[in-house]
Amino acid sequence: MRISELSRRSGVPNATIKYYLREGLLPPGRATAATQAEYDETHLRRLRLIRALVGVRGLSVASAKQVLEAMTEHRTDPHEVLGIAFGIRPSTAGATDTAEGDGTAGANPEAAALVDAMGWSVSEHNPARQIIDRTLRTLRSLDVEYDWRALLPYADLAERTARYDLDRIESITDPLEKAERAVLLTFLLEPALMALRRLAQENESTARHGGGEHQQGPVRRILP
Amino acid sequence: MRISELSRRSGVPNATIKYYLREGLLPPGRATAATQAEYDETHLRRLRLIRALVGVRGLSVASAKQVLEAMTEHRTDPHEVLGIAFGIRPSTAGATDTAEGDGTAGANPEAAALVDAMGWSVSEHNPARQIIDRTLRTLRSLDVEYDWRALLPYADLAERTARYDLDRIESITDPLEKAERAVLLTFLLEPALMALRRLAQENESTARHGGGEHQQGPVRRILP
DNA sequence: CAGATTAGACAGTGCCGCTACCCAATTGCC
DNA sequence: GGCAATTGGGTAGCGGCACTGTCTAATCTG
Repeated sequence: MRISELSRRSGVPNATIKYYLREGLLPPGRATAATQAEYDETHLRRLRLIRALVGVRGLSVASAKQVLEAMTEHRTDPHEVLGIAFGIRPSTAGATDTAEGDGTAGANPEAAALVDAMGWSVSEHNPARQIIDRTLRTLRSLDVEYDWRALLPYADLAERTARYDLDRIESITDPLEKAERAVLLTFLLEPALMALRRLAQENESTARHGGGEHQQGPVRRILP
Repeated sequence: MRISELSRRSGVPNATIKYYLREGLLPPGRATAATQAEYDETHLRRLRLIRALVGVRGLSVASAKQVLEAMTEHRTDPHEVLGIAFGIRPSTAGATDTAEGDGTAGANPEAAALVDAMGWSVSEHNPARQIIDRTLRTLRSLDVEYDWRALLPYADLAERTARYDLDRIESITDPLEKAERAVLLTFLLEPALMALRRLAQENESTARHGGGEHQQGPVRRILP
């Protein structure tokens, strides 16, 4: 199909598709002539994925590009995909961010302590470490007593979360599809998981300091 | 103190403080004359909070304003604070967002089913419901079979997370401080929790399809 | 061969989070 | 009391980002 049909089928404006092509988010079509290129279903799929990451999840175009690159390059081992390419935050990069050089590894003692305590096997370079250390530092700068030990319960829950995540994709055999699913479940689920947390917070809060109108207690689920 | 000292002590440029004042993020100081106002420690604290929400967490200025308003107005019942003021996403609001009118309530059947199944008591108006429904719809549009039932395990984990969250603030007596702590732990912790999930994913993935270099298994923690 | 379509490039737009500048009022200091 | 420095308040501008509109030359379609 040509670009117009791609646009029509995806609902993404022509000009925007060209923009994604320029930015390298969408791989170029097979050029049939100087002013003609042919796109296929994979492009359509990729385009929908881009829109989900950028529009729904709110990733910046640059971040989405990293994710997609990781996804297609490391399609062989999807766990590379999961752990890769993040410092990623919503567009506006923080000012104090570029600081502390590329000595990215090693310089996150609290994350390291946490990973160690959990017995996790995780790359030194996983940028999630930075996020953890920075968050803890920020909290303390606001007079909240908080260190990596306070995160241990959350880490335990994260571990179980990760198990569900992995369960969901292990049945997929096609490696590319597997990588894509991993990306989708990791990123698109994030807002939903945070939303669940907020719902649970409201519920728990109501339960504790009686917002007390109506009691409830029907279908409780128990997990293995 | 006057604005310059506030600037010096917080590290936030003078002009930016004025900007926050204009946007209503920071309450005005006590005016002592036409061109003079007096700020105190609460302003400094608020300013640091703003920077954390906007700079570290990545909230838009408008979103941060909502959060801060909810925090100061509903300071009496912090569970109002927790459940309030969100559709909040990182700046760029999605195009398809404003759709489906203000019939915000009721129109999120999957979130409702989930809340019901969990036996939660949560306001119909909690915007987290929308996020959940939208996420599920997006996933399905990408050919991922996923409905609210798939979220049940996550909901259970969210419930436990919420319990830890509430444990952390219930000891605080001063209501304003309590509300502030709730905001901090809800919002600032979000990136860290997602980071933990990514670390756990990498670990779990390594464990399953042996990234197999070095085995480990030291200090495992067990939760109550 | 006429009319429509396309790839590719580039300038322009709107929004956002600042930031720089200006002005008149006020202050601290002598 | 005089004067430089500071302040509050307002307005305009800036840089980055995610598009969007337009132009051109080549190509396809009928």
